[in-house]
Amino acid sequence: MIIGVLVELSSKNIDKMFDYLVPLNLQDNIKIGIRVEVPFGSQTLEGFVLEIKDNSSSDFKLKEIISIKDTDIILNEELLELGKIMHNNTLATLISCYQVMLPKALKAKQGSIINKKFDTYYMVNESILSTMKVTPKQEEMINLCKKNKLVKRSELLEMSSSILSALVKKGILVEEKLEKYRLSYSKELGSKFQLTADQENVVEKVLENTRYKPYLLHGVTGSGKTEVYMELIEDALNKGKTSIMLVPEISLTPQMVERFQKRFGDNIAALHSALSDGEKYDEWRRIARGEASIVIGARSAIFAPLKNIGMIIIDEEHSDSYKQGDSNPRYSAKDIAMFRGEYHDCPVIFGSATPSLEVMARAQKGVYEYLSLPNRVNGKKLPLVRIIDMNEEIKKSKGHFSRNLITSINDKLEKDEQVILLLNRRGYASFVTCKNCGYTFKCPNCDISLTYHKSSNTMRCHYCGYGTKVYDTCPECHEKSISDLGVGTQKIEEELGEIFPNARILRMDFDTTSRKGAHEKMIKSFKNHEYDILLGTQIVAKGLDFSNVTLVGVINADTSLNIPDFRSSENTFSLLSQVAGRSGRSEKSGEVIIQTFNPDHYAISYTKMHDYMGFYNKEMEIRKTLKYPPFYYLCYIKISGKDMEYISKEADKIKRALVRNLLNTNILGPTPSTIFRVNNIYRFGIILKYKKEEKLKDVLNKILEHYKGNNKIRIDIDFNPSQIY
DNA sequence: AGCACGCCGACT
DNA sequence: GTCGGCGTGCTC
Repeated sequence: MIIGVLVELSSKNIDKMFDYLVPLNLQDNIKIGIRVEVPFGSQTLEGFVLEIKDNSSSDFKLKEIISIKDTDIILNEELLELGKIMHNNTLATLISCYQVMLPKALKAKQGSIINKKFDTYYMVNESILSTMKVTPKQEEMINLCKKNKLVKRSELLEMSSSILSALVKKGILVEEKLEKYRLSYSKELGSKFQLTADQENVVEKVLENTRYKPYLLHGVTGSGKTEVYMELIEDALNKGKTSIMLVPEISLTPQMVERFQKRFGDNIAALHSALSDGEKYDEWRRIARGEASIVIGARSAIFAPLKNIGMIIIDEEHSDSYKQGDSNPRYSAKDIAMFRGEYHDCPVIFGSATPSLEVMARAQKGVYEYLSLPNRVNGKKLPLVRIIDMNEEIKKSKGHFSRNLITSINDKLEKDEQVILLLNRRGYASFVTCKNCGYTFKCPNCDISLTYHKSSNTMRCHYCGYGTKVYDTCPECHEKSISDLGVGTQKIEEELGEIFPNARILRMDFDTTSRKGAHEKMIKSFKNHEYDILLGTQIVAKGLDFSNVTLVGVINADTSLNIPDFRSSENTFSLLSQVAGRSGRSEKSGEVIIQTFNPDHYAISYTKMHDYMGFYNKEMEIRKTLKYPPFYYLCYIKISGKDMEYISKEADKIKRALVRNLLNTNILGPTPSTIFRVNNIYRFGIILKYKKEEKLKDVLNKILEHYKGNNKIRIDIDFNPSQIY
């Protein structure tokens, strides 16, 4: 028996099949799609079995495989085929396409052990609790355990290891080893809602024919898209089929996951980014064994090993998180969704309040069927949006707060209603500068200003992680006039505290939510009205549903407009529309105040009018003129390396080769990337714009081929990039 | 990715 | 004469 093995290393040179002999005693357990351990040159590697055959076409003296790593198939037929298509479409190595589908524990990797990971949990031993004396600190931990029934060891260790061990010693906390996911969800009665006529219509249209077909579900904020999703998934479930629902970032949508769990109970597998590698492995296995029929998760959940899929839903379709752009394979989960929808012959639903131009354009052409939910379920109108021109107002405002915004916040506080404030930090960070000479601190490794972190009084580079203490003396002019410019949520929080001394303010940003579960707790406490004002960055814009929020304020609408990217208007419009949609979701009407220095910009004026189609038409004109998507396809070629001279020369050569071979393509560049140097690696970019270019992949493949094994230069190719750096 | 092979510069 | 620089090529 001979098998073709694809080994773990992601290098273009070895991204092909290598043949091995299988010793007699292992032959019974060989299957296509499992991992084996093989000798490779001087090393031992893992790889996937992709072929089983009787003889080899090569003249090599074949080696024998060392061992078999799996009993169950990891890459089934569908995933094997999907990997080949991704390899073809992204030009990434085949092995990287397979690896990206799998949880870490199942990737082919040297030295990886499939640890059945036992997590240790603790529960309170109620029977002896009353007889024991405990300290206040110990009581705190006991209460936490009581509240959550089972608490993970890691969480308690974070509180205090000494208290944990004291309580274990006393026998108050008892250890519980759980082999896997036992935190079971129970269904609740009455969690099914009565659908509105609009919702009913949409559901009926999709269920008319549940064969493969892509849909755009365009529903305004608060129109109840989630109920529609649940109804569609339930239908699939009733037919004995499975479903996938993608959400932009699952840790940001605990409310939605909760609603699904209430309705579907243990049928749900939620692929959190917060799960440990062991837990992800367990969930993957549970899905593969058919023990969960509904998978909810972020981008990579689109690869969930479900069989018999009956419904695929991509919520917040416009989110750029569905495109992996930072590493190979640079794939779009939306493309994968279409492949799987076709493979399983089931509907694929793209849902959004502000659809991406690409998806709306396809809906307009009839490539996707257009479905709409034009009204809010509460029967209310969309919130009234006021635009504040900060050009004049800034002289009269208090800090970053216009008089209008202050008045409105006061009004809501008096009525005991809640406020969400968005600090738009996209393309924006606070930096440290000298007020005397204008010197700005920059990273020594990257062409980027250092970001100020107040809590540790340090400056950090967000690209390479370089950090240093803040000096009080300027290294240029030696004056003591260093200050931090730009606005962080911390600074805004301080201002808020001064203007509204009695308001309870909750700040939510990366600093405050990085701890596991912190985000969820914050959302709960804000919902319980333990706070009056929720201040945060982009994360407050997404999917949150608070019935008592009647005012949304945007402190600075402009920063995301200034990003040098052709999608900056679209991103700004969708961010503002999304965050505006957080206001007035229940009985009380909502209000939105947007502060801006560009009150006449169309991304802002169409937000004011809640006019998606107006924005769409205007932006489409611009895209057409400038030859951008959806009228043209884009391909971004990133050329990077340490030796700037060399890279620059090679980039020119690549450009010339492209010009010679691609006659139907606009070729721009090479230009130094927006951030030219990261970690002392220089980067150039070439942008291709084309409608139809049959030779494109061949030509690009030849270029990759030419530079393979050359470690002075790195070439990354990104089709349909979500941003152009 | 490793690792060997190989072809040129400065040293015990 | 030899140690060692890293360019090139191979791994079933």
